[in-house]
Amino acid sequence: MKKAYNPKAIEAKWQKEWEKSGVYRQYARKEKYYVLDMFPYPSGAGLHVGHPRGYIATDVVARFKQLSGYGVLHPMGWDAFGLPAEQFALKNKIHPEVSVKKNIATFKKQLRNIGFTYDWEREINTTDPAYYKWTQWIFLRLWKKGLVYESHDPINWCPSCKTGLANEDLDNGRCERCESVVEKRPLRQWVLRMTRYADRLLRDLDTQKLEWAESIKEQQRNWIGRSEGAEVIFYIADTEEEIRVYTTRIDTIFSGTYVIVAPEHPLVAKLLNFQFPTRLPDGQVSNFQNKNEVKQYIAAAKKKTDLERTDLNREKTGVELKGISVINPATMEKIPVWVADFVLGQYGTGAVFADAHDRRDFDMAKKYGIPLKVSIRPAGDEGLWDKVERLEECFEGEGTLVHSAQFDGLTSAEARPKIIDWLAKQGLAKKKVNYKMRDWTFSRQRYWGEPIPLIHCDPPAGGCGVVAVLEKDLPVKLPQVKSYQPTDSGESPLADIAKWVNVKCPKCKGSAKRETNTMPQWAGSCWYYLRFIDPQNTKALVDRKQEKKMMPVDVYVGGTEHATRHLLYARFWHKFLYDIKAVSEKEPFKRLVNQGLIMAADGRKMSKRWGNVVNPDDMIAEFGADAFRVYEMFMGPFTQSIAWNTDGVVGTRRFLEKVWRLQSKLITNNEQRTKENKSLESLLHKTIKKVTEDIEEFKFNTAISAMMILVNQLEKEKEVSSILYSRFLILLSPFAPHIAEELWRSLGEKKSIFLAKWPKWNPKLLVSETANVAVQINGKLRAVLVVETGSDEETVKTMAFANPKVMAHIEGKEIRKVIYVRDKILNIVAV
RNA sequence: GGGCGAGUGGUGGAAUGGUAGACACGUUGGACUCAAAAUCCAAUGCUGGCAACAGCAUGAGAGUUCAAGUCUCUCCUCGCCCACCA
Repeated sequence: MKKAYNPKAIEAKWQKEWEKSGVYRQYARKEKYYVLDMFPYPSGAGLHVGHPRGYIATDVVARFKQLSGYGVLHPMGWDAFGLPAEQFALKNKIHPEVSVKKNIATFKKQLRNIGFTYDWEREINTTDPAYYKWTQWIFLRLWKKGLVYESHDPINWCPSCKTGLANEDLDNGRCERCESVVEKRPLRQWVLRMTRYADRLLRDLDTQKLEWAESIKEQQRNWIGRSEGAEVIFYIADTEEEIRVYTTRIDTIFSGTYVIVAPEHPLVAKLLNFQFPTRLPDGQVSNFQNKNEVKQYIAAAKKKTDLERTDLNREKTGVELKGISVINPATMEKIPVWVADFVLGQYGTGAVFADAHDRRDFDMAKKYGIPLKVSIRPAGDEGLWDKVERLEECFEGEGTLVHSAQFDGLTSAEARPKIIDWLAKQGLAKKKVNYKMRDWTFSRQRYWGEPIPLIHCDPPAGGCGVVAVLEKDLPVKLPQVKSYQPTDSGESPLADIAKWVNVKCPKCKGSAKRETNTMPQWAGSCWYYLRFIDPQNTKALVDRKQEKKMMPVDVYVGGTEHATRHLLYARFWHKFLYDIKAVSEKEPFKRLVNQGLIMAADGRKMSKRWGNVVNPDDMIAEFGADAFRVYEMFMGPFTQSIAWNTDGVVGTRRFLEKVWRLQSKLITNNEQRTKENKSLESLLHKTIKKVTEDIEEFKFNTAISAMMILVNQLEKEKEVSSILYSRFLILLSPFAPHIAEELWRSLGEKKSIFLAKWPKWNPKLLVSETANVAVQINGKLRAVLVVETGSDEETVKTMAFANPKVMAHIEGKEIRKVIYVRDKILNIVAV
């Protein structure tokens, strides 16, 4: 009898051996396969059992692809810049650099225990100057192409994190990290012109045939938020001033009875500042009557947070600009102008025209007694039209135009292009595409990030302005500081370090100052997948030849939480790199798979706070890494959220024990014997097919259940041929690599199982000799017949009618119809 | 309000329109053992019945079909994402 299964001993042994021999580094192979995890932020808490789910899946795929003959790139690294690392460091009074190093060591040790194929020679760390040199390099290229600009517009400011945030960092008006309500704060900041790529980011989701979950693509589409409409000019009566309005419903223009502008709209400020050129014959400068009221309203709106302003349940408020009117370009009527804070300054033109066909406009008009008109008649439903016409109900849908001059009778869709054309000819409107997506607010007023490689040369006498750091001077390293506490002033803590801040201007050599803002957390992860291909390169961010060979990433695995940030930012940068010919593909990630979250046994998220965290180290100590891996893949569909259940690991450990015990049934290599047992041979081939196809589709749970079925059968056999057993071990090896390698070697194999060839199934052997045909009478199962595979209808019918159970159910009935599906079912319709 | 998913035993979950509940956990009974653990064998959707068997069953209701967890429609519930975007 062989010795008992002892995962502890064999797992450590093989992990060492694999790493020493570099068995996974088969990069010379002709066909490549790049399988990538979303690299983690190394938190101080270490891994819980939820984290490795995705890593185990990519490891299964990586091993499977290597066995299938590919040269597999499967790297790992650390995304260690950003607020979480800094806050952890602040709280624990350790410099981020030190704590990050320590956390990485913990993570790495934990990951190693699970037995991954990661090529640690390619490990990267976004906080390493040798890495962020290239993050800064890309920034400079963006700068040179005019895709970086300085802005002083109010931005989202988190009072607790003390930094500006991008739109993508907000969750319902709150800071995504600390849940503080975000304020608007005017702050100097650097912004990336991501909107210039909006259209390509949208289109390439489809044109580049990305194999991503439809839900993620849809989230990106919604985020980009493209809409087609028109920009329409409303002249301010008796002046040459105009208000531009964006609309997707120009078919309703004839019912536009007022215009609403956002409190931030520059024109309002202009009107308030007496810069209102009129041409009134009596020489009056302005007829704006209620300036104070308007000023108060705007001041109040500014105080509100976005959370308050966008509260849907809030009643609409607004103030009329009394004495000001604009001209509806379609009707040429004078209509009033209102300011209301539900109109957003940043979207479209910051102004809209209002009518009875929009719920918000309708409600506001009713509240303030503003006149309304209708111009769209809903199809059918006379009762509805009655109410709409009497302004009792708001109709927001499309319909037929009425009270719209020459456009009467057209449908909304027909009317839109015609109205735009008509107005365009008079210079009053043009087609316009709008996006919800904003440019990317790229500066953070914090310490722990990549320094932005710009220099301000503006001495009182006048200087060069903002100047880029020379490429040869990269990286701009983060200086060592004593205090990296964020400030309330909107200044980065870096601003206090005179030694670092004061530099010579690269252009005029005069004294200048460094930019002290740092890049956001997401910068480093925008291109890391490229660096893995060529991590030591000092001449370029990646060697073009190698990039061409390895890209795109064939399969990318990670959580859905990155749908509109990392995945959008990375695609944006990648497209830019494509434009400057630094990479050869338009899209970086060909296939994207999102793992479901692993929840705690109590159904909540695993968190220290709830005390429900399960540590993988404990699971491995108790059950072994292989049982742990197999359980994580077996517990449920990969993309679905699921609660952890330690009892389940018992089951996969038992399965591996069974596999181990099969050794006692082994008979020496005897192909003949294997072939004699036809049903077993057939089962093996079915298993090969199932496991192969399921791994490709990330259906690991059913792949494992297929292997369990095979093992349960093998257990029943008196003897098991070692040929069959060794093939099974290859199937098992991606999931449970250590035990598979151990058993493989004990068969006398000299080379690693991971240098073996993945078995192929023979379609001829999939067919068993007999088939079970279910006999239904009126759709109800009454008997199951065992027939020779491929039997014809007559044979099966004869057998069925001879069956006593069948006879009992059709006795005295008329047979109306018989349906036969070969080797599957015979349905008798009898009345 | 909009979009995307999902509702199947005690539990996690299987099921190209063709035997619903594979595989696993748990539970119950048995074998082995002085005993326990481990292991093995058997049973395990619900209802009735000693049993053979019958009936009912995939969130609810209708429809298509010889046949529906699967397709169509209506509704309910839950989850996730977005949301005053004009």
